[in-house]
Amino acid sequence: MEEMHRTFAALSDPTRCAILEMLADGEKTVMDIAVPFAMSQPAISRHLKVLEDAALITRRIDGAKRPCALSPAGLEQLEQWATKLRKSMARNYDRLDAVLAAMPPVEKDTP
Amino acid sequence: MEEMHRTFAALSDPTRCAILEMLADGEKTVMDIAVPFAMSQPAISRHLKVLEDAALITRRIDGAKRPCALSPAGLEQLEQWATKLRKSMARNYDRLDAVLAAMPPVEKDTP
DNA sequence: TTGTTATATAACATTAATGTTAAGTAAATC
DNA sequence: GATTTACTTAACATTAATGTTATATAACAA
Repeated sequence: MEEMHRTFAALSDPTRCAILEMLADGEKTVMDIAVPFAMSQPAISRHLKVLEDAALITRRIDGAKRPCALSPAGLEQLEQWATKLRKSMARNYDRLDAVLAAMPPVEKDTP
Repeated sequence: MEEMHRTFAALSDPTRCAILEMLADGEKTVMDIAVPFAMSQPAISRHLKVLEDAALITRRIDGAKRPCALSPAGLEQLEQWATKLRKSMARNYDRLDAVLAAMPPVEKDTP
């Protein structure tokens, strides 16, 4: 979990987040992806490269086309990282509850 | 899920990721956090502000100290976003499987 | 009250990210 | 085989992020 920030960096751009959400519908070519954005196609190509490097999408070759699809790798890593931290947090609350429960009733009950 | 990239931007820096992982152990003051990093205290203060704005940490006031702790809000949002995409992806595979299963056996079985 | 500790804010330099256009390659179509 | 389509790569300008030091504020300790 030491390189997590690379994955997050890939997701830190609104265009790239939107691309991933488009791909939730299934595979799309570079042009399919580019059209809805007010941005040149080379710009989209570079966003796709960033997403691919972060293992968030995969690209296959189909003639002159390069269809893109979501990749499980990056997404699972992301989910696990968030889950891990959220659970640590919960454990801390439990520990705090235990400490409070162990305190003398006077401290605990007086309003 | 339209502002997700703000959360990701907050996590796109290695120092900020490391800070969150430190906070998994529980609440820490600004100085507690700053010491292990080869970086000035003002730099850490600004990282903390970014994390707070993204609802990834909370800060309370304790005299001159400002203890920081993980906040569930951002982390849950993160987890849910990743889960949503991963599930869409799985649904797409299922749909593809259905299409393949509906194909004539000749296409499916011939090696 | 005076000094010290804990933190925030401001001003600034450096670096990296994002977009643009122009040019390059390789497959598809006429 | 010439043109068009699909995409990548390169060169460049602009903007934003990150760090630094200096300075401000507020609580604490002597």
